[in-house]
Amino acid sequence: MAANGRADEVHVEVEARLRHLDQRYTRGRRAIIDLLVSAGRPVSISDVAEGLPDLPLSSAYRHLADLQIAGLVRRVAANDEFARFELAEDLTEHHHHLHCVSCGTVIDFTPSAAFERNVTQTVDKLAETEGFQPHSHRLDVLGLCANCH
Amino acid sequence: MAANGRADEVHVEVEARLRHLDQRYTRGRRAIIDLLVSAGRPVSISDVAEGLPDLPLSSAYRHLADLQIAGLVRRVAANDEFARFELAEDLTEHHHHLHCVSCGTVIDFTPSAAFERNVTQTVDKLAETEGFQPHSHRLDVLGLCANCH
DNA sequence: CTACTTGCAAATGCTTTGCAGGAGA
DNA sequence: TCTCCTGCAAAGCATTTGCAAGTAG
Repeated sequence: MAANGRADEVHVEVEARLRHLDQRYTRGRRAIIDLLVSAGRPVSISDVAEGLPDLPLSSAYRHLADLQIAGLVRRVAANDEFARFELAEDLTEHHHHLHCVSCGTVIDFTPSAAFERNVTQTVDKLAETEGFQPHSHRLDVLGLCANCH
Repeated sequence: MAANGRADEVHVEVEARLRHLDQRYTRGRRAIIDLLVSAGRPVSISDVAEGLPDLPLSSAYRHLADLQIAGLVRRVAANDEFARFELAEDLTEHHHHLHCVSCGTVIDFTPSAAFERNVTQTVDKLAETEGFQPHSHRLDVLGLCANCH
């Protein structure tokens, strides 16, 4: 199954990057990464608690913080006030999010390259007129997911 | 100055909408709305505390919550974990945000109508293929503001 | 062995709420 | 004068951290 292949590649990359920071790729960290890979969308802390019931919450928070610092995980601002996390785009691909305003679920989606080009161009141009130096962008679509309508 | 004219219109609208919910447009609520109008960009709770030092924080939170329920104020998910608030788009116009990753400031910007049309079309189409019913979208640009580079 | 990790429990800090007094209409 | 609003202090709750024991290399 493709997901396993993907997970393996990710593990290799994560381990290398942690090593570079004199950090170890331990069981707990690996479990978090596995969860993020298999979820394929941003997960909340309660998703982690549910998926990894033996991992103490404090460790989950610490792992996620460490992985963020290492640039391997990204915090996603959802519409509710709960933190969500996903693999950094280096480990996946550029994508955006659909946020269900009813149940809070966040789903990944990847628009066409042409659309992305248009967004990037517009962003670069507009941002320059504001004296703003853009690094990246994110597009969130709010609405109701398939389960909620 | 245009801002005063705007503020007046906004006050009238806010008062009417609160009335409709049997709520009063009191000094504290008015102060919050004034702050949001004059800021012209999303403000954090600490911005409120700074701008309205005599307003107790609990009242600020309560006013913002009430105004949100009334559909007059919108909570903005920033990149940091601090809640920010802005006037709802009914009271302003559709726009997006530039987020400074260095100082956290959020700046409004309005892209061209053509661009918006493209975004809306793409969002509608893509979202449908996911069984997702889109209501609205937001585009955040991350980077460095003029003060931070 | 030495440095990084982890668990637990306690602490932190933003946000919310109960309640009694205050104010708008 | 009835209902909504406000302040204060206390509570809630997601998240963080100190510290001592565990473990990778």
